[in-house]
This record gives sequence, structure tokens and C-alpha cells, in this order.
Amino acid sequence: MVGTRKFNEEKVLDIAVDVFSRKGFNATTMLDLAEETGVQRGSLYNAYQNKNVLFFKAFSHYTDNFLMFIEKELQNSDAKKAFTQLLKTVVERLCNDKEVRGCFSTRAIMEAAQKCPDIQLCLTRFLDGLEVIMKNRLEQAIKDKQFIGDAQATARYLVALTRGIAVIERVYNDKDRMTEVYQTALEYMPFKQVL
Amino acid sequence: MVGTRKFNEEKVLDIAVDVFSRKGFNATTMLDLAEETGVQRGSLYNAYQNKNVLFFKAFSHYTDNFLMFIEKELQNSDAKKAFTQLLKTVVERLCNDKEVRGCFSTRAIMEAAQKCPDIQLCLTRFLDGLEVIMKNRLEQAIKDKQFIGDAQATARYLVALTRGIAVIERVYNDKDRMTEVYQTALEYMPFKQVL
DNA sequence: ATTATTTTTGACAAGTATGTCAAAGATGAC
DNA sequence: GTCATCTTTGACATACTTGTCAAAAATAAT
Repeated sequence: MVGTRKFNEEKVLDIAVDVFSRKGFNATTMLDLAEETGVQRGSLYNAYQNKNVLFFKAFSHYTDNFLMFIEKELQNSDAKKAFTQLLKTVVERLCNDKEVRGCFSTRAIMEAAQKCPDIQLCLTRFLDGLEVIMKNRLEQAIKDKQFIGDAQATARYLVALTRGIAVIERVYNDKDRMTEVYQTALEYMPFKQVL
Repeated sequence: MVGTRKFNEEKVLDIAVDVFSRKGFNATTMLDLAEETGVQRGSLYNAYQNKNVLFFKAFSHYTDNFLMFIEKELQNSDAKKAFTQLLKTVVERLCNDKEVRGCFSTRAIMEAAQKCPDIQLCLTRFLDGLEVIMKNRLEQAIKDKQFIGDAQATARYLVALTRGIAVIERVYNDKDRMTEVYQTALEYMPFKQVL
């Protein structure tokens, strides 16, 4: 390539995620993004065609990271502990002050998706990914006799639950309440203790 | 009163809820609202001071209706059936084509709340209301020996679950999936069959 | 019927956001 | 070092949104 891009795309996308998280899709302007990334508005228009595309790239970047991150949390050999750890981490990420983002994807769903079919697709890919990760772990748990139930249905149920917890974060901003929710859910799930 | 308002406030709020539901808070302009309600923009500014206030009124109107509506669904004397009916109705409302709104409150949470503390308050009131309705029914169920568990924690858990289902609607727009989610949840809950 | 009061109307000004473009600046390939 | 090619920059035109206001219209109370 000849005229090389000056700005660090990785960084720009990270910052974009942050800005979109704070202000929401519609309320974020290209000027906001330019100011916070330090990249001129014109450059952003040159690199991405418009806000939709930029958002799409930023969102994909975010969800890819998130899924990779979350998968590691299910490694505990005890299924119930594994899912407890997963949900604990989800809650922690949602409440993390530094990344004050609440749930980026939930906001995206509510705002950006209807304006851009690509984003809608990207969202289903994300939740499908989350579902698969959990389904696989549940199937393992069934093999290990640590869980009795339908892995597929339960995974979908858990995906919904994590979305619900993300909403609770927005309304109450109360980590204890979020913790209570997932603990109640886990208590009710048909895990079996293997001694 | 002397100079009487011409437009029907009830109708305007209903339409406003509809418009906000479709476009979202930020993307809805006062002009949109004026056009769809048939009330001039100036009139809206006169009656409500700005979009925030108008939204607040519309939102309160919506949640009041919703809570009254939902409470009736828990009347079945069998607790599990009562909650099944409740969740079924929630899903049906979310998927109702005529009111194509998805979940108005979830959108509100994600968009409007951060701009207006009043709306944030209104939202917690709404979810608190939902929680109380479910908690009361659960306490009854405990008395009736139809449920064993913590009514408070379970109510909060169920509130989160309904929020999650609302998000699922937005992403997948698939009633069967939503039904599967609440059925899985209910299956896992410690209801007792009373013969 | 008149009055006092409020709503309605349409126009206006100010501010904000978008998308485009030509000129200037960089840089890898040769 | 020169060239070809892409990026950066800042300015521009366009469009949209908001909020305000004065004049006109409407109406309940007297």
C-alpha cells in the first residue's frame, strides 16, 4: 500500500466502542468520534463511509473480543462452578467502572439495529456465539453427569438471562441485585453435585 | 379553564408511545410527533416543554397501563399456571404486530434514561412495580404450598428474565424462541404440584 | 355578548450534523 | 529521488432540529 493510514485502527475502534457505549448510537456524532479519537472527521469518512459502517466495525471488534474473553470463564471442571464464574464475570464486566459501558450490545440492539440490517445480523451472530459456547459446556456437563436438561434450550435461556441482567444494570446500577439474579437462576438449574 | 386544549391528550400519548417505540428516543423528533399526532409542533412545545417531558408523560402512561394489565394475568389459583400465563401474555404483547413496539421500557432504559433522571426514576418505579406484583403472587404461592423459595429474590429474577425476553424479541423477533425461554425458566423453578 | 385566558399556528433564528471535495501531505514501490 | 497512490485536512453547502414568539383563534365564565 502506498498512502498508509496514520491512525491506529485498533485504538480508534476501542475508543469508538467507548463513545458509543456512553452516548448511544444516535446521540454519538461523527464529531464526537473525531474529537475523542483524535482523528479528523474527514479521515473517518474516508476510512469508513459513514457512522453505520464505523459502528459496525466497532461492534464486531467488541463482540469478537467479548466472546473470546467469555469462553475462558467456563473452564472449571465443575459445571455449576463454571457457569457461576461465567455469570460473575459478565456482571463484573457490566459493572466495571473503567469501561463504563453497561452492555454495549444491548444498547446496539435497541438503537442501531433497526437502522442497519448488517448490525442486526452482527447481533444475532453475537448472541448465537454466546449460545453455542454455553451449549457446548452444557453438553459436556451432561456427559459428566453434572447436569440434566436440554442443553440447547438451557443455553438460549441463559443467553436471555444475561441480556436481562444487562438491562437491570442500566436501571438499578446495583451489582448486588445483579448477583442475586444470577445466583437465583443457578440455584434453580438442575445441576448435580458430583462427589 | 378558559382556552381549552383541543387535542386529546390520551390519544397523543398513545401515539407518542408508538412513535418512540418505533424510532427510539433520540431518533424521534418533535416534527415526527407533530406529524403523527396531527398536533402542531408549537402546540406540543406549549403543552409539554420539550421532548423529555413529553416522553416522560408518555412513558408513565404506558407503564401504568402495562402494570394494570399484567396484574390480572396472575389470577390463576395454580401458581405455576399463573406465572405461565403471565409470561405468555408478556411474550404476546411483545410480539403483537399491531402494537409493533417491542419493549418500550427497555428501549427507554437504553436511550432516554441517561438524559433525564426523571425517566430513570420512572423506570425503577416500573420494574419495582412489576417486582411487587410477582412477589405478592409468590408469597401467596408459598402459603398455598405451591412454591418453595425466596419470593423476593425470585421476583427480581423473574423481572430480569422478562427484560431478557424483551431483548431477545428485538434480536431474533421469534416468538417460539421467546416461549422456549420462559418455559425453560418455569420448568426449573421450584413449583410444587398440589393435587 | 364580552372578557380573560389559554391554545394554536406558522414563521424565525440559532445551533447541530452530515457528507463532499479539492488541496496538501505522506509513504511504499520502483 | 521520483512517482503513483492513498490519507489527511479544513472548509463548504445542505439539511435537520430545536426552541421561541407574536399574532390569530378558540372557549369557559361572567
